[in-house]
Amino acid sequence: MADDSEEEFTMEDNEKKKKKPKLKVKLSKSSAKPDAASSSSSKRKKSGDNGAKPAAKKAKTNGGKPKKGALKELDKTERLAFAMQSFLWWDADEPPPGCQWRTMEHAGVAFPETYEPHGIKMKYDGKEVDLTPAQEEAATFFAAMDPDGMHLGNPKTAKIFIRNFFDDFKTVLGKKHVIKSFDKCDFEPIRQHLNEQKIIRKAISDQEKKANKEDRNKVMFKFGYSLVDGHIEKVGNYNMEPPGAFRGRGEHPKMGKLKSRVLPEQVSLNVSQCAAVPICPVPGHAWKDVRHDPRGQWLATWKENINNQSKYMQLAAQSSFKGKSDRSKYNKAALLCKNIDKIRKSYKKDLKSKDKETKQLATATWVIDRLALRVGGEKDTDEEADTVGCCSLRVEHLHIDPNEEGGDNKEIELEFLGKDSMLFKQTIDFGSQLYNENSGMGSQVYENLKKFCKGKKKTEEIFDSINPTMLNNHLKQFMDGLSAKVFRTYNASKTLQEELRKKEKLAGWSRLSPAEKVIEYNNANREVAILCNHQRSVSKAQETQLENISNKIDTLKKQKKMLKGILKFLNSGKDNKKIPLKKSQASMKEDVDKALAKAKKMKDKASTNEEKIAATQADEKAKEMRRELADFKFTQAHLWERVPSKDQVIKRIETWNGKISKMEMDLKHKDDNKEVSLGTSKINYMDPRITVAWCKRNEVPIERVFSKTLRDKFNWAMAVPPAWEFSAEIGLMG
DNA sequence: AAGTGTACTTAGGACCCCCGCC
DNA sequence: GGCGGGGGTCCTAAGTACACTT
Repeated sequence: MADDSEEEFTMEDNEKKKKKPKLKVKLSKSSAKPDAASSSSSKRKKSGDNGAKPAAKKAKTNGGKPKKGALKELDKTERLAFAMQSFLWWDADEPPPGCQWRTMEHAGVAFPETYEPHGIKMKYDGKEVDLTPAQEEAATFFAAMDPDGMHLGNPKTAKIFIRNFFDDFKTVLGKKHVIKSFDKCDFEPIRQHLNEQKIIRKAISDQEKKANKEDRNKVMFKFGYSLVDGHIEKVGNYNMEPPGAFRGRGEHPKMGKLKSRVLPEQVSLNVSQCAAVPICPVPGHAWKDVRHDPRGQWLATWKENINNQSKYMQLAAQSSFKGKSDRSKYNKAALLCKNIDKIRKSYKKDLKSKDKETKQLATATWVIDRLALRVGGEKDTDEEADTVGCCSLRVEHLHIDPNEEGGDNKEIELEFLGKDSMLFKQTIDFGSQLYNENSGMGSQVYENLKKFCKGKKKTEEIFDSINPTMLNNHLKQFMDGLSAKVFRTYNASKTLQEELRKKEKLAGWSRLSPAEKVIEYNNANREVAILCNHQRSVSKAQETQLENISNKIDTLKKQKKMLKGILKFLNSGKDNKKIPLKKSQASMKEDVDKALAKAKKMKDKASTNEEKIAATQADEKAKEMRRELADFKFTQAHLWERVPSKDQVIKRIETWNGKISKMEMDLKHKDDNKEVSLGTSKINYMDPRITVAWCKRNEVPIERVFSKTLRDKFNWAMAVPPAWEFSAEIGLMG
């Protein structure tokens, strides 16, 4: 398998060689990486296929005949991608100590278009109001908010949002404006206009779609690439954030405030001294300043007006800067393998310390190590949402003996909002084997936590004698560069590796198909996600989808019951006329087909906005009809058009059993996963080399577990041998 | 030792597009 | 061949870390 694709890749490669000999050299270098080729080559094959069609078409329009089997021309993006792939930073020279680069060149930041007024008037007290473009823009920001979304859909946050928005809106309106009270504002006309625009955008032709993409590509080619030490690198966020209503998460005290448009005058650039200063893309404007700081990886920086915080334009995740940082992060975490024993030994001893500070440091370290909490820096709740981590936990976040079991119960429920206001709610049984085996000291931690809470008000901090800086300084005694966050990386990676190893030892493992192995990989990934409390909220669409599945299961069960009844009936030899038969769906189907055809015709003909909207609406209606038809079909799927034989019924009951169990599995799977987000740990916490090695050992193509983006981000990890381990030795490599 | 600012990593939600299924 | 769901990407908010100041 690996050989096949390798050969194909090489052939393709040779063809290119004719045109670009340079490319060949560098590419073959990358494919010389042991085994990485098996994955990356098939990936290239795939993306090559994808690119085939448009490129072939292009050849046609150019007048050249597309030869059968001829290799397609690479487009600009692909050529650049090859150029970037050919640079293997891990084999290249390091920049001088303390520097991240020698030379850096880029085009600066792309700015959003200036505001184009739509002229739709909002109403105040039932009457239309005239607004200046700036005022209209602000009103439109509010109108763009989903009334049922996470900001306005929740009464508590809606109140904050509206107050903040209206304060800022009033400032934009000026003192003498008629608009005085939010309650009399009606943004509905603008909201409707925006919805219409959305519909129109949905109805665009393929040609327009292509043109839009080309426009976006133009910006990307200009701003999306940077030249660092002579190598092309991708820029991450080259589009300046557009103005809007600030969408802070949770109960952010500033949500709804107007986030203002950033002008070039607020933007500092970082380029090398010798590089050309990027031309400011906004006519009549100029950059704030141009710096030459090789110690930083940022390309541009500016301040946002909500919290006066710095924002940066940086290279993309697949760049050498990010790759280097990432690798050293994982190496540091691996180095913790070597030091973890002495650290644990030390904090276990200190848990019993008489000194309060020592005791708190030890307890906090235990919590960070075992419960994978973040360190929890101090926050100003007037400026930011009230969220906490380990050091900022308050007495009110612990519920001792939550189930009131009394006795020697050592359960504590931790309930608090963490980063992004995600709820952490777990009952920890500090007396359990899990936290006490191998002298885990769970019981001691329980006593300590209780003691730290004693005599304090609910709103007081549990760890009142320490802070993140002290904790991190304490950790540095054990290992250079160690800080609290390393524990999350370490424990995530360690957990993944152990879970995967456990599964590989299971009887019959090697006989599993790649698909089955991937399921097990995802199960291991899920363990990590749960450890790190990576959640996602369940959308309404998902909720209804789950309901639909469960309703379908109910229907199937009823149908099965009916089938059994039919069988009984057939066995009894009674009057067959009583057996229910399938009702005709012909007329219904005809209606649906007609409606669909009509909608399509409308869509093809539509030239004005009104026609486009009407077409989209007709299309949606037709689809709704089709769904109804499908539902109706489903309710009758178990029946026949004429009286069935016993065998037919028996067979169908079997089929239905299969359907029911498959759907129940599906539902369970979806339900188990609906609140867990696997991506975050994959992107940020689990050492990719564990995954790459696992894939190689188990003959699972890497693209089954890493998307293209992830493979690019982790290009530095692709060459590890199958037996690679996340261990202390790796950490020693620096 | 606390406060402040800078620079980076980590995070979930919105939106988009593609692929498997009918 | 068309569609819907789900994965992938984009967006930018929200953390951590640490140097430096007071």
